[in-house]
Amino acid sequence: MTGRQDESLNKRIRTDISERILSGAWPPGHRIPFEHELMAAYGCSRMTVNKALAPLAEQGLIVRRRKAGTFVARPRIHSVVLDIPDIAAEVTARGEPYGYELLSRRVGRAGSSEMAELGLDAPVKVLALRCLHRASGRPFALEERLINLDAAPEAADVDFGETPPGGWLLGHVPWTQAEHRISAANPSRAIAGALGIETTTACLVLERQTWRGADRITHVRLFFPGEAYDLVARFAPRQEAAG
Amino acid sequence: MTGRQDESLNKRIRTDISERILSGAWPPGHRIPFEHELMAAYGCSRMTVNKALAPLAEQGLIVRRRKAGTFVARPRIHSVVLDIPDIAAEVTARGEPYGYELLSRRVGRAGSSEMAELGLDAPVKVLALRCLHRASGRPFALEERLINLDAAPEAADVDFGETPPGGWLLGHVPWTQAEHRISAANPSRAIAGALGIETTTACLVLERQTWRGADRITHVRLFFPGEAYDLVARFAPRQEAAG
DNA sequence: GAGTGGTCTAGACCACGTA
DNA sequence: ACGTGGTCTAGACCACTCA
Repeated sequence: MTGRQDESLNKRIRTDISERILSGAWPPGHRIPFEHELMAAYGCSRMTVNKALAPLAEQGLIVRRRKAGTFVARPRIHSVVLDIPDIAAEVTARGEPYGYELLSRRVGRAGSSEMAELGLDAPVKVLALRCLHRASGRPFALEERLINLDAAPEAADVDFGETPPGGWLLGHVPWTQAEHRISAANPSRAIAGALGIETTTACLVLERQTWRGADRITHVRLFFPGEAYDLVARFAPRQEAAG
Repeated sequence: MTGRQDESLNKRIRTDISERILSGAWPPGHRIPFEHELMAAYGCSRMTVNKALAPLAEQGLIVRRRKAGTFVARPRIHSVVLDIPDIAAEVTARGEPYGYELLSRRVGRAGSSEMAELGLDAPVKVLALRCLHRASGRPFALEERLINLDAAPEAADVDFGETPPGGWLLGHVPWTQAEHRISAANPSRAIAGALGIETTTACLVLERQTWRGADRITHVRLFFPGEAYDLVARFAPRQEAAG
């Protein structure tokens, strides 16, 4: 079924099986060969078969029941994996020249709306940036970013005139957790002006809040004008936890 | 560090390590104990340690290099897991009464734009539905759905006047693959009318294409008005495939 | 060369669910 | 009672890579 040689055996068993499931050859509910049958088929030990099947069960692609056997899971739409690329990488991947421009920069105590965005109780020192990302010269995304300088003081010394803050932060400030929020909104007058669109043009809004432990590091809100941008999600087989 | 007893040992090792990484105790770049050190620490065989570490490496949470050792990966934002709930469940989860209404229903050969949406070459018989989902009586989402009747002929006999097609399809037509596309758009005049909004109001648009094997089953496009709806994604540690 | 991870074996015992 | 998966052991050989 496959001609791969450079792959480990347990991975080959795994891909063989998941290919059969994803292609529909083995429909939901179909019984997968027993471990001892796979041992014989691939001429390997039971441990190797198990190392192939365990991750599939954890993914939720298959369901294993003692005595009964192993079955193709019944997929449900619950969650998908969404790729959220780095803007510069995304633009260059499209074959367009990437451009970056810092529109404004301000250091100060967080105002009440900024405190709300960073989820803070007490006003802390923040760096507030507004930047424009371009593709082939045309505005591609507007970025509004807050950086908590109590959590990431090094950021105060960086000139973000040429370096997009997202890339710098990823490289310099470790983070442990993030949350994304995706919505649609009409841009404010200022944002519309920067993007060269009307306030009636729908924008995709991507918000991201990033933590290191309990500290909020940064909050970013990206406006993508109109239908110029899509987020594409591939199918994720994860469902309920498998027994 | 943990008191779990009912968990398998390899899983306990795994969660111990990922907890230390996610909590920040082991920062990116930190060297994780060698396999033989973990064997000694947990009093187990190397295979068990390996079974704990291999999935972490596959996730991209750690990076393993021969001779050098195992290290905490430098996280990059690349992909997140997005929950895309069933609309009826989502509305009721918010504590609002859910309402459903079928606006139009048509059976026929696919037109050229419908063929493009379903990704078809030849015109097939399709069922085209337009439905409105309500929360507390107010329009919550407009659904435009195409069902390929060649692939799912049972759908032709269903009265979708009371049953939302999404739920029916999930329960009756197995699928193997799906793709989502998320964008923002201004609604057409017809859609704006059905949702009771202006054509200038930004909408979040969620498109989903579903396959069974090579057959396209259904295409759905959901319009959520304005900022009434968010998609929230939790952090997913998956990054590049680890060598 | 020496130490690391990558992979595999041929057993073993146990838990569980069906019969 | 029996057959399945769940887990683990104590080795083994290899490939890679750093010193």
